[in-house]
Amino acid sequence: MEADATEAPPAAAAQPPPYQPPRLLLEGAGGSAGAAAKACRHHAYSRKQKSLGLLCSNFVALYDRDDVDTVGLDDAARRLGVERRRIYDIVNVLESVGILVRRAKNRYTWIGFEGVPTALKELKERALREMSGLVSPSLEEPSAANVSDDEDDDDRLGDADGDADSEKLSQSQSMELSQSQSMELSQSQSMDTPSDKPDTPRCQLRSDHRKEKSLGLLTQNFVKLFLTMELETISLDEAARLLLGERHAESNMRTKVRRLYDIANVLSSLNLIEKTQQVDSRKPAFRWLGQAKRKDGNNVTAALPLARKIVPNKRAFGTDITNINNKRAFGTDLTNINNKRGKFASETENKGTLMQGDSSTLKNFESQLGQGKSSGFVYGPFHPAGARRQEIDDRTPREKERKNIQDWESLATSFRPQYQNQALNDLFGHYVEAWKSWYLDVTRESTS
DNA sequence: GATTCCCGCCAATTC
DNA sequence: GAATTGGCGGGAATC
Repeated sequence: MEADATEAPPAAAAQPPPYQPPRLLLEGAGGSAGAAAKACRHHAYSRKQKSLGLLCSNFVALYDRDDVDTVGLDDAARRLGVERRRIYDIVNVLESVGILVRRAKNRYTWIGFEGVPTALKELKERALREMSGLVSPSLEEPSAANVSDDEDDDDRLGDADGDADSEKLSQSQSMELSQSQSMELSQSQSMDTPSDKPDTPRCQLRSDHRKEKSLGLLTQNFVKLFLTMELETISLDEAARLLLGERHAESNMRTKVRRLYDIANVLSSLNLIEKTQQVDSRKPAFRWLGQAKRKDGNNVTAALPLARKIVPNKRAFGTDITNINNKRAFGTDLTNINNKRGKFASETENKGTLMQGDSSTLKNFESQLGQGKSSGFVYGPFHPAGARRQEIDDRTPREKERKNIQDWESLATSFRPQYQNQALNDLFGHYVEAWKSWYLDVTRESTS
């Protein structure tokens, strides 16, 4: 059932499930928030009351109920008292982590938090395949825009309410969307570069270009950084740099960071990440939590720098400009980073630690992604696509295993993608190495 | 002064 | 042609 569109809060109608206006979060601006928001504009205006994160919490509070299947954008905007534009920001992010699926113009299917693990798992697997070059982006399916192909199924939507199969359908559609979107990371590592597929029609190119910059895709790529690189924390500057590639204008960078702020606020209100501070500088960063859930009560995450240690000699990426030799650095062009205030280099040194080799962290990831339990087989951290098939044949003779390893190596060599982004190129090398050792471990285990 | 991020313009896309 | 979608960056609130 579609969440009722009646004017929200105050004892509106006695019918549908009593919507508790943003219990929580809007002090003072509750009720018909639209008017309130305007009224507040000059007066006791607090941007915290209008933050995307808060809005997202309210959005979730509003729709995360058993009896909600579809979400109308207008309805959401009205009930939350914000402009439609803001709702787009929210749903784009929610959709890319599997909480929503777009069904038609103005209409989304609410999947809820149970959609998140699947979405993350898909994202991770997808990302690993992309990194390996084993999947050719060009083979990738249509485009996000095609979700609306379903639109003539609107009627079916009605039937689908409460129907488990269609629920699954939406989820799988969501996954397809995620996949096609995320493919574009490798397709155009520099997300500001329009695709240059020669045969692509012009309008398609424009469309691709637009999609490459979409908030949804950016969200997925941001999440992929955590999922595939085992980053524990990352600052938004660093993320932007990794996602943009090294050739970027300062203005692109600023824009990207602005978007990342938007995304981070939403993800943080979903508890997927939390804001924290890098230990030695006060620079804010985000830590991956990976357990999406509704945030209760206050949405302010204490930026507690947990007992995280930044272990020297662990691989750090990207940001270290002056001390790059000592680490396996991503983003080798960092020497050119030209922060307008010239402070960047020192402030970001040693940040964004890769928790490489930390098996407990890896296991965490796997269990969070639901990979550890289901088959009884615990994937290694860099589970290559197609490896599952090999696992099934796991009772192979040692020689065959050795051959397989060589195959992987040669495959990796021959398929090494030509990333424009040096950072990703380096990252790829990291994966290849990790695969080798992972595969060795797996084959060793299976024969012992 | 630097960082964060809301806001709304306006172009692209879809209907 | 209208409506929807969403990229983008100005600039104000906050740190």
